[in-house]
Amino acid sequence: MLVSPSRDRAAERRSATRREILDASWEVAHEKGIASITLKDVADRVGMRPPSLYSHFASKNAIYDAMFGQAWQGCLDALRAATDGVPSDPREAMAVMGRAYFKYAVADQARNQLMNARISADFQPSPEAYAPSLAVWELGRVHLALIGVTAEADLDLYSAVVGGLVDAQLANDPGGNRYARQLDRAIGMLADQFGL
Amino acid sequence: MLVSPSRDRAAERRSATRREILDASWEVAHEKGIASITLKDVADRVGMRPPSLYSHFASKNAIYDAMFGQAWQGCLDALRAATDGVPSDPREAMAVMGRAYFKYAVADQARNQLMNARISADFQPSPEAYAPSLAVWELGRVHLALIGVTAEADLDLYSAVVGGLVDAQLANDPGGNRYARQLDRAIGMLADQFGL
DNA sequence: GTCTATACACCGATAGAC
DNA sequence: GTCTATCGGTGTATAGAC
Repeated sequence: MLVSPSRDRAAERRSATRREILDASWEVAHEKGIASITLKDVADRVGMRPPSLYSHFASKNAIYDAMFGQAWQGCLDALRAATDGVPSDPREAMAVMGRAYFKYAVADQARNQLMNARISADFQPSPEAYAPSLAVWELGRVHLALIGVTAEADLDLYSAVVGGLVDAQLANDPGGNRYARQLDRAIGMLADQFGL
Repeated sequence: MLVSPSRDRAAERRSATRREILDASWEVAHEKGIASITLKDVADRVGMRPPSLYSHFASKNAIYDAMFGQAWQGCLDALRAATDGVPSDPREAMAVMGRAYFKYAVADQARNQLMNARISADFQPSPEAYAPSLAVWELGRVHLALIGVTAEADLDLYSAVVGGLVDAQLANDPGGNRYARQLDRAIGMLADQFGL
């Protein structure tokens, strides 16, 4: 086939442009906050005019949607890498996952807001973008089940405590380690509570 | 003086109108979210035209500022009432304050967002509006000090855990009690950790 | 696919009559 | 103090030429 190679190049270029737009969107989000992204700012950064973005994304929310998917996929990858080797000690297994999530969440405030807070009233993630988010929760559920923690209440408490430390760190000491220092202590507390 | 009584009536009416505007703003916040308040929506609800609001508030952010002060003042009042009688048991003292804060925070999502999250990039609370927020933290610090908890790290952990349960409750089970059910357990855990 | 031009809907805020 | 009228700006999105 003669058509195929040129199709490939076109498709490559197209997805490369999409990636450029998403990268630019993340830059804007880091500078002005996730809720303050505008098509003008994104277009400026890619060297386009705002209407041209519509050749690659159907709407602004479609950009948010792709970013949402990227954020949770990155989290899933980070947790998979961290929980790769099966941990011998149950307490260490709990700590490894908690630290990995904390590190990923705290590393990027804008990303964390997109992942966990409602950014705008109308934006709702699509099922495809939402999938890696569900996968993260499933990974957590399975990982804790392996060390004998299966109660729904225990999962709720675990996630709320780690999430609380993340939010406190980002809100009250961004870039610091004031609440990061409490993470291992909190997880030890939880392990005691779970009877490990 | 003949002038004084009429001045009083005028001042009363003025502050009554201010209160009406703030009440209307809270209503809008509850319906559309704290970040989506517009002067038009507020004015409609008070039976005014948007420009007329400027006779009572210097700007939209001045309205946010007053609301911020109200929210934290209400929290301060709630905590003072809850921690009024000196508690005999240290663990119960911890629980009383945690429950009071949790209850107040969870009761109003819009209010909680205004109190703890950044609503817009340009809004910064004035020192006067910020004062009751500082008073709440001081009350917490003193209350825990009375039962022997004085370490900064302990305060950080306590506030992050309670705050984490609040956020989880509002985000994942608004109006329910899925995370509220974990509150006493979490506080018991903390009491153990603090050696009480 | 990118551009110009523009529609369309908002928003916060100000000026000035009453 | 409230009103009408309006300014000046921003935002998403579409139409149509190239």
